[in-house]
Amino acid sequence: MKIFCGYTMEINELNDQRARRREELNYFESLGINPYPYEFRKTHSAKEILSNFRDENPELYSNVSIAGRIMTFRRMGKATFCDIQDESGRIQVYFKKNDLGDSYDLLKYLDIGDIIGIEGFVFRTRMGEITVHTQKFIILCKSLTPIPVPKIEEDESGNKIIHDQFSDKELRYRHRYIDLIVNPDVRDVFRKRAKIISYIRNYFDNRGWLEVETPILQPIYGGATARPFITHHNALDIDLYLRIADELYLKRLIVGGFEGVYEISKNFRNEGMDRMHNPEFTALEIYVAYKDYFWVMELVEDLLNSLVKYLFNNEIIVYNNIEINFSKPFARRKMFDLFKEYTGEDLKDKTEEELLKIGKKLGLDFPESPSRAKILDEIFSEIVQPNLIQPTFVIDYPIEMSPLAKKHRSEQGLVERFELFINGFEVANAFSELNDPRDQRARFEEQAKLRAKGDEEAMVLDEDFLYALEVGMPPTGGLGIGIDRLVMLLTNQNSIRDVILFPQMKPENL
RNA sequence: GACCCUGUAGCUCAGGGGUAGAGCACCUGACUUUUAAUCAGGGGGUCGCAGGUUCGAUUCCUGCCAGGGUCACCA
Repeated sequence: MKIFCGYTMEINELNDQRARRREELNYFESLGINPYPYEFRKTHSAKEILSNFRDENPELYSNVSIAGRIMTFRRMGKATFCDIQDESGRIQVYFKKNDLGDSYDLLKYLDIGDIIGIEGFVFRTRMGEITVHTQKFIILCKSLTPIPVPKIEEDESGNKIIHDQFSDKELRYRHRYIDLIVNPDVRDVFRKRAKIISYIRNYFDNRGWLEVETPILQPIYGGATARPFITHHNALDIDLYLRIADELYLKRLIVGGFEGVYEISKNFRNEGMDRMHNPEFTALEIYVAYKDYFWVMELVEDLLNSLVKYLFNNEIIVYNNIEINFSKPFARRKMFDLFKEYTGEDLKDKTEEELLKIGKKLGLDFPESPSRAKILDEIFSEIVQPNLIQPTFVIDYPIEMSPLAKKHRSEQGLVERFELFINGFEVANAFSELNDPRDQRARFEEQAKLRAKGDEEAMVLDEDFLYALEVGMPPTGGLGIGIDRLVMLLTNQNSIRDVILFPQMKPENL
């Protein structure tokens, strides 16, 4: 038993800071103070005050109200400083016993992490810091559990040194809200992510293309080669798949007469997780009628070039200490030319057997009886891809690797497809879309053979999609962009988990 | 799925077969312009979990769980 500011309470030896905060909360309630009130009228953000306050006319800031989370305390007896953090940043707040009277004593029962509202006037301290002098304050939310408290020091040149940074990745991902509170850089990444997505959306809308929503729950999954998540619809008593791509539905809309449709949405793939893969990820797909892949290349070039200029005021960005230049035009390289350059071999007319031999000579491992597509893919991603640092369109893929792309207009055995590589990873994938229903059926049948051979990722034949193609789809250019990877690139992040707010984690208690 | 590394206080970390350590955070006291505030004192731990070896395990061994990384798989 202990006397606590005239209010008697039990403090159990076994309890920790959380118990103490609950007692503080009870104390507030015993005084008739609601620690969880309903609203607060803010007049300014921290940033507005810090960037607009002028010493010449402080009267413009003689009556401000701000609100935010208490991040630091510097208590000095009858005066207290603390830093309040709102969405815009941090600002110092000053409390003085003379001005606040009895309510000053309530400060004792506030903690780092509590959210408070402040009314007062702005001034500059002796040390030169713009500060809100509190005339009235109100608790807006009592925080019942302590959060990490990194200390931020500024050296002479204004660089921030962070002590005791909240850095445990597991805790940061599991409790992203804490990560967001205490690591300002994390907030910036997700602000930038939102900017990127809204820029792309505006770019498309301004060209008159229609944003649509297609099914996430699909009876037949298609549009990519990947293993799906399976779920069950009880009323229909059928299995449904979470989509692995939007492609086949968006093409149906081109058949329906829309001439430009796009979707920015989550796809789901039931595969491994690593720094480049999360089971749910955000993809952009767009299809525009009467266009081919050359046109799409120019679209991608212009979209990314203008996006980078919008974000950085520059065409050159730095990722992982490497300069990446987004000025137009991007390099365009035929896939088999790249093979020749990096393997010294012309792989174009080689048989499966010859390719396998070359691949093994290059030191690569292959699964049991790989298809021609798999071998080429392996050689490409291991030998060629890591070299593609500057934005590079790789064009004209072998037909076996691309069952939804249209046959090349002049080259036997190839399709009109490109992928854009930046910093060694794929950012975009596009085709002149296959719209000949006879050819599409033949390609699906090829996929079915692979599936029969045990390739779980081979595509499934979609009769309704073929029916749509029979109705007739105009020539169409299509494009997919992995938004998460693009965001990684543009925010200089190394792991997809750092650009997804709540990345997939194993449950803690298994 | 394989291998490597990690798991100790709310956070960041040190330690090491014999009563568990630091800084910050927290509590008490001093301090009315401080800013990594300062000064004095104090509390706080299932050392990831389970088993084994041992007189004794947080430390050594085995298994498991979680995370990070590399690879495999994969756009």
